Amino acid sequence: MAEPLDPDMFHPMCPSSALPFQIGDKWTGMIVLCLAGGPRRFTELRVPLRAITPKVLSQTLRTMCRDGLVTRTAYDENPPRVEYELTELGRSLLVLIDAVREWSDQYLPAILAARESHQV
Amino acid sequence: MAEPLDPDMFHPMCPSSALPFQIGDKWTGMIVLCLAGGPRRFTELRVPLRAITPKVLSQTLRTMCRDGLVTRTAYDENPPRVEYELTELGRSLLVLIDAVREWSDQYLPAILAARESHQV
DNA sequence: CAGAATCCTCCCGGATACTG
DNA sequence: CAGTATCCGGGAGGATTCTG
Repeated sequence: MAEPLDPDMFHPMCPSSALPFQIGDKWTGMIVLCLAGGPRRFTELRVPLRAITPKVLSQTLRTMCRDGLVTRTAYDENPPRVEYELTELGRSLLVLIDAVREWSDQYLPAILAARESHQV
Repeated sequence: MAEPLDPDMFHPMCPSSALPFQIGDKWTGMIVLCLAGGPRRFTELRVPLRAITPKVLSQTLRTMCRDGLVTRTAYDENPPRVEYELTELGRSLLVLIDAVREWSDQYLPAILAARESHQV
């Protein structure tokens, strides 16, 4: 799992914010997707998640640890290296994320259209 | 669809708030479930949704209207009668809600256990 | 009955700066 | 590199009161 994450894996113009679904907090779903291919380091995650600040990333990861969605492994090296990896529980979210994706392929356009054609 | 909604259909002790999923805003998912059996009136919805204030309920319903999830029908009677009903789009959410429920049957206990056994 | 009008509070998430 | 420490603003949502 050495290939770097695509910096553009989350397109800023993606209307996913219109989705009537949310996975955990604001960033949790994207982090799960980032970790889908294997363990990643803190800074690796910051690449596709451009807008996230270190505070919020570490915060979110800690919550995910607490809930048993990811594990944190710190290697005693210099410079320090820490890896985050999905647990079995965390991986189980991927199925649901896929379901949401399928739903959005089918219906998200309808939501956007409804908003468009809505008389204020 | 005349049977009244079960006032306890949402148990206050249900740990669903620990779920890493949310359907729309805080109340959207529950409203969808309330409307699953057919159209309902404003006050009918307030029964199972005890804690919701009229402002927030009407706000949420308006958003759901705007997004094409529900329709609002006002009958010109006295006293006034208004009915909310799921659209086809809204009904499509039920599938996903079911998926989330299945997931939570399987995995929610694991999240709760992880939280329990977490060293602060 | 079905809301609208106000006011208010909490807290999530961001900005910025610093450190072992 | 992998975070922590502060400070801060906005917006969701609740409390309360009033109305066609």
